[in-house]
Amino acid sequence: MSSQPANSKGAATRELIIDRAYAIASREGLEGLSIGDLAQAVGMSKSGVFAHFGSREDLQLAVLDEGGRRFGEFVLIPALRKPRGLVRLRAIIDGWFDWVRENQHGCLVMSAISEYDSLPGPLHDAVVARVQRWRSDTTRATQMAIDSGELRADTDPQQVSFE
Amino acid sequence: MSSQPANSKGAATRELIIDRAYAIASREGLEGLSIGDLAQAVGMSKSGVFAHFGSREDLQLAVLDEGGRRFGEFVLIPALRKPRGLVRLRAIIDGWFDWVRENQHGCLVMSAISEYDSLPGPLHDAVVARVQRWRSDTTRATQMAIDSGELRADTDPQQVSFE
DNA sequence: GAAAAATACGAACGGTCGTACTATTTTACG
DNA sequence: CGTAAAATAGTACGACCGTTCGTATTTTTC
Repeated sequence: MSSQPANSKGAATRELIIDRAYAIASREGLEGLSIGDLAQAVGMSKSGVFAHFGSREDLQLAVLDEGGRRFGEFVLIPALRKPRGLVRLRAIIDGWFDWVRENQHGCLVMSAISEYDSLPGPLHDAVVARVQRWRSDTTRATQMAIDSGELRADTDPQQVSFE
Repeated sequence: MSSQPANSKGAATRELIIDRAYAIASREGLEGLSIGDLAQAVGMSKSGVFAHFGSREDLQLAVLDEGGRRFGEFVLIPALRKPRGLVRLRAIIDGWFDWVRENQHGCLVMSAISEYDSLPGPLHDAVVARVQRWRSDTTRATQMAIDSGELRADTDPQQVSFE
């Protein structure tokens, strides 16, 4: 209950780095995230930060992942604790609104959508995958609400994209 | 009928530069437009291109202007030849759709909107001004259609932003 | 045609960027 | 403890960026 499991320092500072990186990327966008600035923000050397990821692209992917993780933690997890059906769907929608209100600098993932919309590469793919997962989640929740008879046979994607 | 009015060469190459710059910025965005690439595209030296604008920012502003000019020439001017009222409003809307269909790489001005949305500076201001002008034009056209009784008292901004 | 002005070039500057390589320090573990 | 491994620092490189400057060349004007 005391000794950390073999590796502690590395993972810890990596989390710290990603945390600061997330803050920067939320303001400047993933493309505006530079290793030099990030290193200064965490109080490390450029190379020290760099060593944790191996490339800027991997860093960006990690930050994007963190963005998706936080979003899921903030919106999805709470909603999954609600009973399935319209209640849960509403929780998702409300959580979504709260989320975009919370981060007045804009949602990192949403910014990434337009950033990599017409820019092929691993980042683009990762963003698309994340959006699709989010879309399938909301679709499933909506389907549940329809199955339970709480919703007419409305088309789901329209609802989601509308909001 | 032969001698150009005092200055010919300068203005001509400047137009050529802006033309190429517009093509590049339509693909890469105004922020992705670099003087080096542009110089190579027109077959000039970096400094030669630079001299025409004095700064990268002025170049970007000039390209943005060109984008607005082409848009107006393509959409607005033809519509103004139609009789005022619903016919003209329709011409504007159709022209708008044709415009975004024509440039499959995306409208430069629209891209600029998101590029400089949260990035203060002269570019941001110029983009906002251009959007407002476009908005007032459509508002005026809509008002004419209302005045002539061809349209109910619908609210204009909603229509525009919806499309 | 000569003088003047506009235009274009080429090299260089200072800066930032991502990345590679090598040392040094810090951690973990027997 | 001591020692191997992991983590971090330091330094340097090459590429690109916008910009400046001195100079050569072309165009305009008289």
